[in-house]
Amino acid sequence: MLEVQLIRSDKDRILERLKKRNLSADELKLLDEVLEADDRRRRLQTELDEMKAERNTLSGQIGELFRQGKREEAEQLKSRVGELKAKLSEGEDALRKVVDRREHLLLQIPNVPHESVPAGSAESDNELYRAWEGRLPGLPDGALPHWELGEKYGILDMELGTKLTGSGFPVFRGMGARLERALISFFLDEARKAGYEEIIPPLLVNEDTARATGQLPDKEGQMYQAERDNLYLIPTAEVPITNIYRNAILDASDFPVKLAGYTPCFRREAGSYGAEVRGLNRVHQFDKVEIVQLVHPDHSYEALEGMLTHVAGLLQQLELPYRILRLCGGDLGFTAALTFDFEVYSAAQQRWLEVSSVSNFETYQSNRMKLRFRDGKSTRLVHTLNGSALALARIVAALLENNQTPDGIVIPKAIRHLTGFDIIS
RNA sequence: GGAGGAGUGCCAGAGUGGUCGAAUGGGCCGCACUCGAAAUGCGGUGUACUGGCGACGGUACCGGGGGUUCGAAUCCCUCCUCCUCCGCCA
Repeated sequence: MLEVQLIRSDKDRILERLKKRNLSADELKLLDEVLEADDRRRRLQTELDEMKAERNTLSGQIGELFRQGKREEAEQLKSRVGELKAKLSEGEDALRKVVDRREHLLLQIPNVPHESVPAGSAESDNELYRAWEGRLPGLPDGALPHWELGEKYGILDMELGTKLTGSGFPVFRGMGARLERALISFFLDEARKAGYEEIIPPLLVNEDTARATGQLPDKEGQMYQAERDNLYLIPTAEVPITNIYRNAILDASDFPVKLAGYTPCFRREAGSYGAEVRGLNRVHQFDKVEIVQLVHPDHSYEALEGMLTHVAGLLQQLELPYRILRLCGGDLGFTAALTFDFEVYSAAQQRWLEVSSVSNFETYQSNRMKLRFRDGKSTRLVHTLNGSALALARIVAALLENNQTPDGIVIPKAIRHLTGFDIIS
């Protein structure tokens, strides 16, 4: 959620930046509507506060009069307070309405893109931030896509998942399951080495939690809901992990807070069918290690750089060809100010697969979350960041495809100590 | 799931209708004493919204929400959480 003070003080710049998101004229008008609602809110607030102050004074006097036994005078004052109360409850209704309206409007405004975000409306407008310098792996004729490799080696069974649950729920077996587990361990080990505290959070979250990181109301349709208990299955560990610090005031000395967590992620994503989403390309459940940082606003872009370096290091160790994109305004998530996507080349499909998204949310999440830090005598909102490090499903897809040989699938050296085998055959 | 008890500031803990944003103790910060430290003494120590250039004010918050009352931390309703006992259980 944008900070209203910023809209008030810096509207033109915000407007300019929001245009990169290709917002409609109506959407851009939201800024003015928010300011209008906020002005009204403040006026009402002041009026109400004054009435309440008067009521409080009168009530004090009434008490005093009763103590002195001056009943009649007290009764007179009571009737005055009675009038006041009628006006007060009217005003309170009005205030509630305008507060709700302000909130409602604010929730519809996406984060302000960072100055470096390119304008654009689609994926094709994303900026190639770091291209892959090396040669892309070519595969011999007869190379298989990962879903066929999975079947061939008995390590990944999509149909079984369909039987057990529905389409898009992969089942890993044998060496496939062990590979999955090894990758999770590898990513967690690397995160720890990079100074992240490991977290195992709940996989179900309540409404407040889902709202604070922006899944509600923006992406309600993306989450599976346990309706009976009003809980949501997490679409990413970002949700519970960032919310650890919801409604908190950090000390400046706490910075940077670095957290990492492995969780399965659940996404409804009413997807299409076809080659684009076959196998592990897009699934309803996948494993992911997420890294989260809470930092001082002055250092959030350094932190973002650091996260990019971390993710790049993982991909290098796995010997996967990757490139980094800077998302354009149109592709940028609702809550992010700047996002870099990592894509890995999947040789048999001959396409790039998104395996990580690293974002700085600046104060957008912390404002919703009331996550602040002590800055001298006052408090300020923290900057929050997160990134996948990494999302497993597509990494496995790329590993299977890129590393296939006539003898089997070769495991990257960096994780052999964790898999316990060098090749899947 | 059943029965009972409890939720107050950074922590412990008092407060059962008015003068309570809240005693007291601890912690923390500042000052004094000291060569320095400990001990001691004195002072300070919440958040949000809001008015004001500022000095300084106002309002709200004692688990969440609602109600009674001129007035609620205190009474009522409801939800949540925790504790104890019973049941069930990996």
